[in-house]
Amino acid sequence: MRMSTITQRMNKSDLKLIAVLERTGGFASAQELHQILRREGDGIGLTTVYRALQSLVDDKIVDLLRREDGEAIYRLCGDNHHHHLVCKSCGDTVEIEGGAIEKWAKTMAEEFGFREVGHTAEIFGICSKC
Amino acid sequence: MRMSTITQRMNKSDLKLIAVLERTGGFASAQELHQILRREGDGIGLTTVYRALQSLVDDKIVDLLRREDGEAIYRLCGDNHHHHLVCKSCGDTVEIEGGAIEKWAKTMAEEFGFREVGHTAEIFGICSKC
DNA sequence: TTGGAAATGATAATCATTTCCATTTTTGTG
DNA sequence: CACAAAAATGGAAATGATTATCATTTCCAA
Ligand SMILES: [Zn+2]
Ligand SMILES: [Zn+2]
Ligand SMILES: [Zn+2]
Ligand SMILES: [Zn+2]
Repeated sequence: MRMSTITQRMNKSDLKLIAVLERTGGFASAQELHQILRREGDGIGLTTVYRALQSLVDDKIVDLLRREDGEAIYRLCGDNHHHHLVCKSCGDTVEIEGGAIEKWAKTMAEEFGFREVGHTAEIFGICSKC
Repeated sequence: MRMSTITQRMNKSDLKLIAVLERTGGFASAQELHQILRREGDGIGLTTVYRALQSLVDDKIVDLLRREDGEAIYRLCGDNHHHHLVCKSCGDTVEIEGGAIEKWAKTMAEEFGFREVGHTAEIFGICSKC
């Protein structure tokens, strides 16, 4: 029996990162992931975290997106993704479904011949408490 | 006759940046815009370029997007609200309608009691040429 | 004219990400 | 096991965009 191409490429650090991403769910930056691992007693280096994330992105095992400030954030591919409704005043955040968005993104991408498509969508306003 | 609120806020640097963006068309980074102005003999400082772009973004006169590597890029806003379909590889951008998004944002905001609502939505992928 | 507010820009500080490179770990082979 | 080659690792320094400081200059209304 042979291991898959992907599994062959996986090393210890890759697996650690996947584990953290599974555990935390959602998005996290390289710096955050590094801190989490450190807090848990793992002495992994920041360089290695960046390297592992890069290779996981190359292998399409994790998605890479950008925060509003440009910082890279990562999440496991196939995580059920959601969108956010954020209060501009108090910062409260509600996770919401984006059914309509998913369809819209797909349709638009097809219409213009794009592939390997991803999307971002956030709603912001003032919540009822503020 | 009164000037508009926006025009009142405009200063010399803002106008310079708008002019360059009009002339060049499409997206450009702060650094690139600064270089262009310098090349044309304008001694404007990088700090001022960043400041002007920031205020233009605040006033919704320019759009701010991100290159694949996270660098901020700017472009003059069309007058009507729209969204973007961006190629991760070559940076080509298509302006698209967001009918479904507009409705979705409105619905969600109502459902959770948010007011003064805005939203962002971008689609990214690989274009047919790449 | 003049005093204060706004604008400017050089410089230094920040901060994420990359590059370098020396050291450690793993792996394959006899 | 022994041992060399290859792969992985991580600290330190380099990079590069963006932001914060702050002294100086320009505006402008009174
Ligand atoms: Zn709130
Ligand atoms: Zn979605
Ligand atoms: Zn393209
Ligand atoms: Zn919209």
